[in-house]
Amino acid sequence: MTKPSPGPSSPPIEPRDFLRQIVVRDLAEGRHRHVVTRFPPEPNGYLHIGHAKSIVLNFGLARELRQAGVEARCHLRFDDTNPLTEETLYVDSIREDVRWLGYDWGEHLYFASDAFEKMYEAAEELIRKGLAYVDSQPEAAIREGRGTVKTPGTESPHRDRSVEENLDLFRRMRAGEFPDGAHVLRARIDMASPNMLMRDPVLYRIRHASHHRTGDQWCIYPLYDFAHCLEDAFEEITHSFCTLEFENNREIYDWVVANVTTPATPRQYEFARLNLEYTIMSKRKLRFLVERGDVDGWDDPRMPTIAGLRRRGVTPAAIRSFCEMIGVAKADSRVDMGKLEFAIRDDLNQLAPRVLCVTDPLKVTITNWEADRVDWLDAPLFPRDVDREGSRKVPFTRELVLERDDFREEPEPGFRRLVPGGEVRLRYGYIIRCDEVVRDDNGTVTELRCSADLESRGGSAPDGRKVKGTVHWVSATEGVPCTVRLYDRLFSVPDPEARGEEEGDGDTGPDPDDPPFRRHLNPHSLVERPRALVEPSVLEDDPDTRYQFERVGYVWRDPETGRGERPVFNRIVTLRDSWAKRQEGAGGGGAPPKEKPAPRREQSGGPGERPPVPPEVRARAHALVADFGLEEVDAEIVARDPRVEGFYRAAVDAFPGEDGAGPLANWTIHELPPVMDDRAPGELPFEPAELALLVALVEDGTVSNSGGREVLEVLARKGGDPRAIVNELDLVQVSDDAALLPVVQEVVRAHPDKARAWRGGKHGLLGFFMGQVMRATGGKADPERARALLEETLAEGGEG
RNA sequence: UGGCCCGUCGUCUAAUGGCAGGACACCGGUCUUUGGAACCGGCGGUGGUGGUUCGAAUCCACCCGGGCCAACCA
Repeated sequence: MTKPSPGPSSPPIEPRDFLRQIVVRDLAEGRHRHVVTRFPPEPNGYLHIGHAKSIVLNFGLARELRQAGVEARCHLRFDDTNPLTEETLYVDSIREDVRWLGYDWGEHLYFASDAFEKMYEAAEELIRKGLAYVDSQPEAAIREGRGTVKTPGTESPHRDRSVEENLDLFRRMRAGEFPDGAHVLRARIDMASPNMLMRDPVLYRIRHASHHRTGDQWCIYPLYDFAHCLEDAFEEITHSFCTLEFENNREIYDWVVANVTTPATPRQYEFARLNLEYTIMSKRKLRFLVERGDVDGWDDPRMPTIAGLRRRGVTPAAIRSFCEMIGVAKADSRVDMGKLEFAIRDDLNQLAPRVLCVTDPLKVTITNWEADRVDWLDAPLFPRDVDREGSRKVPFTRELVLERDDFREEPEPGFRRLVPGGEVRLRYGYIIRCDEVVRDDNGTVTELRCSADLESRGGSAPDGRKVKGTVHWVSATEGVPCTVRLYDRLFSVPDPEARGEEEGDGDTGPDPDDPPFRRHLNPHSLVERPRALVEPSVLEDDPDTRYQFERVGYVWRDPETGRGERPVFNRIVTLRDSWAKRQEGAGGGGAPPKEKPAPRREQSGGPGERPPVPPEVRARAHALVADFGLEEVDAEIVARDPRVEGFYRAAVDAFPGEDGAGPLANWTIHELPPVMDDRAPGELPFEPAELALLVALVEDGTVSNSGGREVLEVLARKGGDPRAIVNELDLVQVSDDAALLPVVQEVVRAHPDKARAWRGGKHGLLGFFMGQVMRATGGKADPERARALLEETLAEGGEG
């Protein structure tokens, strides 16, 4: 299959999120010719669906790029720098999960621990550069010295040890001469940094512990902020994607990469981690549920782990499609469980054969059917709208079972299943009528005695009468006994980790063995139906087959306990059920109610109290107000930086016209910053006089505002004479109606449907027309005139 | 009296100074031997106040709301 070759300007992949946009831009600008991403789990627990988001992003992006002909790959790297928490067990499960999700790292499997020697060398390099030192304070002193978020830290007494002493100490740390905690290696950065992570972060600690891969080879281990960026750099990762909570770590990431000799300088970008309603996404808390026994292991089908989802029967395709559906962005969010369910159903609908299973049986005797007669009915495996072939035989006998819930003695309005004296169709079978209800001593219904319309074999009545309801059924004598496990959400509230009023941060309470989120565990998350009956045809199938039990949901046989003599089915997901929803709305208590979104608070708006402005800024601002009549807010912005203020004052002095103070203030505040690129005004390739001249050209109408902005961009890039740039770029504004009108008329004529819509009240379209006019005139049209003419022309069109 | 980040339909997410669009959910309809699926239609949003601009979800200022940061965890 060859795909149409994209034009020279079209991106290789759809830039459908901000990370893909960054990659596309880097490729387009030649910053990278190939792309390398990575998925870097710590092997201290099982992967969950939040990790799946990251996997689909990193591996999926690399795959997309390759398919577009761009060299790209994604590494699987185990971030195993903490020997105390990590185990080989977890690395195996992680490899399995990533493979199962459909991704392949080829030869690019890495372990941070394989790079320990290189990291050690990097540490010595920092020491030699005077950028790292051995600190011998106890842990508590180091913590205290770091200060708080509001107060600066204090420098360690060991901060100024000589390079030789540091090297010696560090080498002896490695050699095992010291006990745990005796020394650490720290970066020498800035104890007063507003970013806590830059206050001389610890790079290495002593841990006399056996590592799952390196054994006892090392007794010092690097910490995340030192190790992770180096791993990325050693592997020559180009784009390092991580979650939002690492935003503050980016500064130290860049610092390490900048100060250590590395083969590459990867960049870190952060995106929002996945939160899902009615579950938790923290490895630590999930482990707690496992250890506590609230669930049946990491792969309990209620767990949001990949292993749990897999055991439940969810397909990798469904998870991938879900991840693509939710996108990638920087806003914290919590995804509706309905979205995952949709992805699962959407996938299973196409591949799951339909069969019949009664989970909560109610005995039905067909009184006009002979006791030993078996009618093998033909039943298709897929509905008409699924494009797949196949059928099987289902046995119809005198004794059947129906779902207890499909019978009502006192039906609510709208109920269209079986009622006393009423008819219902047995799917692919016969139409039956309920003649008699049999009860036990407690009054519980134990049996229905029904008569079948023998002419309705297959389900349609020969007289053409309408039977509203169709229910599933199984032969009581030929059906196969089995268990069906009905799974529901693990927690009964959308955000189990949310802070409660009296309970701190949601995971520490008065009793550490019983954290608050446990209170929200849904007691009905697993309902077992041990007396279910399924049609015999399933015994013939591959045990991996995923079915739809009609009207019950999608299921498959539990891979751990359900593949033996007696089948055990896990319900993967229910069917969409508009009837249940209606009942719920009508007041029938069912699923836990959704939390109402909190009403948005009325906000006070207005300029309000301004934050304290440093007195010297205030003084300069006042002077600007006095000298030029600026608005106070504007004056304060200009006065914030004395260099900007100086630039501004000089420009006002140089302004060729009457009064440039106001316009120049606007340009200084609104147009200058975007083109400054972190440069100070003095570092710009143009002088205040050039800005003044430019603004004068805008003020006298020679160029439009947007034309002026274009000129400013050139000025900021390479300087020059504004007037010459205007001529060079051919930006002289066209204000002459006689010249503009034909263009305007042509644009309106070219879009009659849009013109009609505009007259119909869709006035947002004026922006569209303006854009067209601007394009047609190369951006030279006087926008004010163009707009006026456009409005006239559009309005006239309505009369003619 | 800290720093960084983020606010778009109920939810998730596009629009990168020019038509506020998609998906899920929801509501209607068509069809139906699954109260399923599919198809058609509908509802519904730029946190607030000012400012810049011909034009602001987008740029600027302030306010409001949310998240992250003080492990020798990652």
